[in-house]
Formats: sequence, structure tokens, C-alpha cells
Amino acid sequence: MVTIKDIAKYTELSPSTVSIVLRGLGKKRNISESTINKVTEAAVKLGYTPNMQSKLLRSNLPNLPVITLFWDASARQDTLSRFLAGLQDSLDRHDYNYGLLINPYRIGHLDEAITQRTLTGSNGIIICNASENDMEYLEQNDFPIPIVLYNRYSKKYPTVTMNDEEIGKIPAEVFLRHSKKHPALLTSKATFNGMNIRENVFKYTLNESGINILEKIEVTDTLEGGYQGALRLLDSSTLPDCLFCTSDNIAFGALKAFNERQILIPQQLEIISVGNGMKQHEEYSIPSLSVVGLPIEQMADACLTRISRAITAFDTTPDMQQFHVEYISRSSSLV
Amino acid sequence: MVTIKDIAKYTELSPSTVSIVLRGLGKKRNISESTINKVTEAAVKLGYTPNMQSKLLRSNLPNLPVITLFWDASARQDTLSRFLAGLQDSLDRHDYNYGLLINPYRIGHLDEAITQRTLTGSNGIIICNASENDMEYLEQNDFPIPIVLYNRYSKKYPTVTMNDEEIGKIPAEVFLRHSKKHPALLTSKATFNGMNIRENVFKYTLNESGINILEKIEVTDTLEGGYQGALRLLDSSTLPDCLFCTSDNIAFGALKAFNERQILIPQQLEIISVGNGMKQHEEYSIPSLSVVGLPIEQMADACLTRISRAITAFDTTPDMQQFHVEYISRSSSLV
DNA sequence: TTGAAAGCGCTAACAA
DNA sequence: TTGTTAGCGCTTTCAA
Repeated sequence: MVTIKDIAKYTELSPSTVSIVLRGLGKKRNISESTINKVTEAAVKLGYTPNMQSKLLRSNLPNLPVITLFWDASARQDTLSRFLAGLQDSLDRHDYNYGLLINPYRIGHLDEAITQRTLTGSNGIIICNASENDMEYLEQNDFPIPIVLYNRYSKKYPTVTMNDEEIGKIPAEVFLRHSKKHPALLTSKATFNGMNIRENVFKYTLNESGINILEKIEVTDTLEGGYQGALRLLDSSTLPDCLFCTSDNIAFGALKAFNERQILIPQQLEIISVGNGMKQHEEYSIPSLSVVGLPIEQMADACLTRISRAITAFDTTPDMQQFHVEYISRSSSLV
Repeated sequence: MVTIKDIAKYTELSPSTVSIVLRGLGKKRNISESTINKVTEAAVKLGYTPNMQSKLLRSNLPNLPVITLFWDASARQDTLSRFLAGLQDSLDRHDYNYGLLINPYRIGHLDEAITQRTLTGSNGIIICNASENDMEYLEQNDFPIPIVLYNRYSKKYPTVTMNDEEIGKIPAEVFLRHSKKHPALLTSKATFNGMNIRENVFKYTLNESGINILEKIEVTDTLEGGYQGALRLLDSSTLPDCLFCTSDNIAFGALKAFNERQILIPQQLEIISVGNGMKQHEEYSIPSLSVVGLPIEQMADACLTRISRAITAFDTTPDMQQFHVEYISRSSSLV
């Protein structure tokens, strides 16, 4: 790492002169033209970048604690938006004073993402989208700063979760209430345990009333995946009379397929999806989409409040806050 | 600001002892139970938060330059996602070593957002969504660190822009080619000059061929806005035969209205929208949406590369990089 | 026109 | 079991 001292040595000047020049105060301070040039050239040549830690430390500005948010770079981006919006809102509402550092990582490689620098440079960490691998890494290691997990379960860290049982139970109960007999499930590969819970509770709730899943189709969590999955569903010998999509991406794609094949929604086929976040798109899809809405903003707020307590009150008890989900009935399901 | 020294004074211990305890090394270093308690209690009581700048400085970890991204908190969140994804991709591809700090701000209040702390704590700034007000603030002040503007024009700062003329010209030319006679425009309030350019070039290009806009409707940049705007369009005495929507939000909402009123798209009404980012949603809307696609990822990459050059080579020439937009023909327009 | 020295908050080595 | 001291990179006085 090149410091101002290195440049001073290289140019045979003092650190203070170099500092003045590098901050563009050369002219004002009557530093000679030649010295200015010598310094700037040396800075470029040696590859100098100012160390902002030092500047901040020196500046006597009040300390701004930093919270680092780990987010799977490949994860659904619109959910990040909602989460960020929630964090921002939380910062404003509570008058929290935190810097927010976004750190994308490759799911399953959290161990590479949480560097010594993160641990030294931030006051707390919020982790989202952790895979089973990542969870194992977290469980097996100790960290010098507090960590809060979003939407995961842990015995070691404070967590902020949503009620995964409800997510599976609600659509099942709606379908049962409407006396549906042939439910289908359009889902994507489970990347965390909550997804299994949702699916199992969905099936179990139906089972209790003697109803079995007609078909489960697993696709990628994209509109394309939903579209393809819906087409496969339509090719089956028996058509389902109700469908649970485990993400709105999948549901939006499926709606397009059903529209093309002129399936009447909800008369022929009732659809309920998990509502990952795009409220406006749910409302203006054709037809509008009934969803189990996730309290992402509330959870973001809870994450921030929780990490804040960990930072200020040194409270790292592995407690869990769980939020209810909410059924929003629109035109893709019966009333 | 409470420091380790304050706690030392308060507890009548030395800073090093306090440091050891506060990092949880008390047990390991044989600090007495009572001392540990005294210190932690004092820390909570005095409201101590560790200063990470000092820790980092002390740690001898290599310097990680920080780039702060200013983003309008109320702006379309999905565009942020795409922009962030672009930045992330750029970081990876070029092997850039930067920390990315996301700083949301209220549009029109950039002056409040760019604090002394930002200027002292980051090596460079990328500004997105600046309003006319914000632009004025930027033009009239000088800043100690390099700034790059995204999607704005400036004589003072390096900028990364898209070709706004093309955005207006492309749909006009398509409509002309299809011999349309009654174009309509569904748009939202211009928040930056590029939007005026788009609208003017759209009108001008049609005008050159003797075609005038039938109607211009201004709505909020939401699906709701597009829906309402489309309904108003349908209430007019003459129905337009082609429509340019200046954002996909607006277009998605409009599609719903046209679907409800059973307007045949594109036979009765041809639609082209600005494609702000949601590629999948454009493809799976009903019908799929023809758009002028914006090169957001490329622009994000360019922003990063440009600010990187400013940081490493001290190059702050106010140059402009402009990117072409691309017409993507889908089912909402004729071939 | 340039340099020397002190200090921002923290930690590590060493001393007591 | 606790304290002293030096130093991370930078800026600011003050001195030369």
C-alpha cells in the first residue's frame, strides 16, 4: 500500500507538502509548480490512493457505525430493493445513525465474502439469503462483531424470520374452503429450510382433509420457469383446479401461459402465489394475483433494530423475531 | 463521541485493559470478573460504539478505496437493482477493489446528503437521479473528491449518459414506418432534461413527416398511473393507433387497461415503451412489450470505470460517455 | 516555499 | 491482573 510517506520519500519532500499538494491546495499554499508536478506524477506512478480511514480519523468527525449487509448477488433483485427500502425507512424513522455497506456475495460462498476487512471495518452484519452451506459456516465459526440473520433459523445468532408455516397453510386453507380437489404446486429448488416448511405444511394441511397434491413441478425461480412449468401442467392428463406458486416470478410466467391457452382464471384454475414484493405488478397482472404477502419491510426494520441493539447494548442473545404473513385476495383466486 | 479513553477514565483503568475487555478477550487474558463487568457496564452506560476507522487503521489491512453511490430513495427500485447488479458485475470483471457504499437521498436534497463525512470518507462519488435542483447545487460547488454523474449532462463533471435523442426517435420511426396517423404519448412529469429531449425528438420526428401527436397524457410513473392514463386515452373522441410510453411501469399498467377494454394490441393500437429494466416482465406481459431498451448495466460499468480512472489517475476532465439504446421488437408492436 | 511534530482512536508488545 | 508506549496514515499548526 502506497502512503503519503512513500511519495514523500520518492520525491524527497516532506509528508506535509505532499499532503497539501495531493489535496489540491498547492496553488493556495504557494507550493512551487515543479513540486506540485513532481508530487502528482509520483502519486500516479506509485499508484497512490488516499486512505480514507486515516482521513476520517484525523478529521474528528463523529464516529458513524457501519452495518454491512450481505446479499446474494444472484438473488432476486426486486426483493433487495424492498429490503433496502425497508432499511432506509427504518433508518429515517428511528433516527438511526448508521452507514450502510452493501456487500454482495455468491450464495454458498459466504466464507469468502466475510473477510478480515469486513470484521474489522464494520460494527455489525446483517446476512440475507444464506444457503445451508453458509449457515454451517456461520454456526461453526465465531465472529468479533454481532451478526443478525434474515429469514433463517439459528440457535447461535439473533434471527428475523417470517412465519413459513403460514405461507404453506394459507393457500391450502383457501383451496380447501373452495372445495378444490386437485391442487398443484409450482415451485423452485429449495435453497433454504423455510421453503421445505412451506411446501410440507401446504401438503400436510391438504392431506388432513384427504386431499393430495396432483402434481409438483419444480422450475427455476424466473418468469420463464413459471411459463414452462405452467405449460407442463397443461400437458398433464388431469388438469389441476388450483395452483400454489412459491414465488411471484413463477406466478407471473404461469399467468402468461394460461392466458395463451385460454384457461379461465380463477374459474377453471385458482392461483395463489407467494408475494415476494412486487405489489404493483401483482395488482396489474392479468388477472391480478392473489398472494401470501411477505412482510419484507417490517423484517428489514427488525433486522436493523436488532443489530442496533446488539451494537449499542452488546446484546447478542440468539433470539428470534417472527413476522406474520398476510393473505391478499385478488382476481386469480375465488372469493 | 465516547472513546475507549473515556471508559478508561470512567472506570479508572487503562485504555488497553478496556480494549481487551471490549473485544471479548477478557477471559482469555485473565482480566478479573469485576473489571470485565465494570468495563462493559460503563460502555453501555456511556454509549460507546467502537470507531472502525481506528480499528482499520490500526489493523494494517490494505487500504480499500470507497465509492459512494447516491441514489434517490424514492426512485424506481428495480432500476437500482439493475444498476447495482451492473456495478457488481463490473467490480468482478475488472477485478476492481472498491468498497461500495449506498447512500440514498431525497431527490432535490442532494446538498443535505453529501455531508462532510461522505467527502472525507469516500474516494469517489457516483450520483444518480439528480434533479435540476441537485444539478444546480453540483454545478455551483466544488468538491474535494471526484464525482461522476449517471444519466445527466454537465460541463463540470464526467458523465455517463444514454442517447436520449434515440429514445424519442426510435418509436417515432417505427410508427411512421407502419404508416400510423394518430400517435399518443403516455408519460410522467419530466424530472430531468433527458426526458424533455426524448419527448421533443419523438414529436419532432413525427412532425417532419407531417404527423402530429393526437394526445399527450401525463401520469405518475407507476403501473397505477399507466392504467389510469390508458383509461383516459380510451375515453377520447378519437382513438390513437399507436402509443409511446416513457416508462415500462406506465406501459404495464396501460396493458392491463387495454386488456380489460379488449383493445387489440398491436392491431388496433401499437405500443412501444421505454424499457427501464425488467426484461423478464417485458417478455411475459400480455402481450409482450416492445421497448427501447436502456443499457443500464453498461452504464453502471462505465460509471465505475470512469470514477476509477478519476481516483487512480487523478483525471477529472468533464468528459461524456454516451451509450446507444436498442429497439427490442416484441408483440405489442407490428413487425 | 517547505519541514517537524503532535494527535485523531485503537491495539499489540512489553513491562510491571 | 493491569499499565505504558509506540504507531497505523493523515492533517494541521507552527517553525524555518
